[in-house]
Amino acid sequence: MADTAQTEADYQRLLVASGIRPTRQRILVLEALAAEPNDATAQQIHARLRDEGHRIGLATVYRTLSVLSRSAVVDALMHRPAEACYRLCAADDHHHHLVCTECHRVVELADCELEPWLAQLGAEQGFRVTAHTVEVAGLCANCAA
Amino acid sequence: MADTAQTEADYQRLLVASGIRPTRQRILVLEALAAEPNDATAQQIHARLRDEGHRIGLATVYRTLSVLSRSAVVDALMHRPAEACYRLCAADDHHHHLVCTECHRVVELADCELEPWLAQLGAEQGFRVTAHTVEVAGLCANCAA
DNA sequence: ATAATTGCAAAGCGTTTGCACCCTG
DNA sequence: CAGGGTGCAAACGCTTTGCAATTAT
Repeated sequence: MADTAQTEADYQRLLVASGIRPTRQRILVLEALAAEPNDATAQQIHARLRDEGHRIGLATVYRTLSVLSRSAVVDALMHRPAEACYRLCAADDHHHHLVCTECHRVVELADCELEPWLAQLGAEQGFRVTAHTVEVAGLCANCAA
Repeated sequence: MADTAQTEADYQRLLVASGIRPTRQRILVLEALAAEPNDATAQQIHARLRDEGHRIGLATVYRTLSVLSRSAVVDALMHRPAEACYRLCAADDHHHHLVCTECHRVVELADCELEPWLAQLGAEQGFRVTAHTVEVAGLCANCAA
């Protein structure tokens, strides 16, 4: 909400800072993602950009999201089976998401404190824990009504 | 490991107890799942059964796994994108899994203690939390070598 | 200039579905 | 006998890829 509107130049800097070539299409995808209050699928982003009159291919959107998520510029949520959702998160550090099962509203949860616990749990099993995902689903205030 | 070998009759009882019709094919799927030390995809189960000489359709395996997971007879893991893995778990209560990224070995983690924490976290955001998934990935002792 | 990026269409992959047949209860 | 279960093949939806044209540094 306190998200100040970013300019095209801001996104360009963001990409460069992440070691990604700042092309017109990638910036378009970032802008579309920023315009999305919650998360969005590749197809939704593509449709949105097309509707706005931009000429961009679906494959480019997929490739861009792939690059962006590999560089952790965007988060990939997997609360839906067989479909990846992407989100340009406000928080920079590791965190998780709370998703409404009705309206798909997404809330970013404060930074994750599970790491030490999971590391120890893993160690007990002889594992070196390298990653974890947490997805919390529920009903938001609006939808509970 | 302490898993005593179940007989066909045991699986039949398990299905009936879960309100599922105990057909030959469903029992086959359960047996295949039990023979799998870790988790398995629908296609892997189908291949295994076919290799063992059973006549069973891929669609039946999918339908069966869908029914079984809806009734919580088997757990569906989603640590892999765009592909569901199933597992006949030893533990009956709610728990999570630790998966080796190399060999896909699966360890069931002791019962989950996150519920109260997540419920409160959700409440702070006006959410009524209804579900959560946790997937922990790491390197098992064998693969770390 | 050189190497990466893009669009389009086609292929790929896991999963679901329509339908006729078969079996269970 | 009635209703669900099953096999097969076709359909589906999301994602990836081959390739020629375009664009970025």
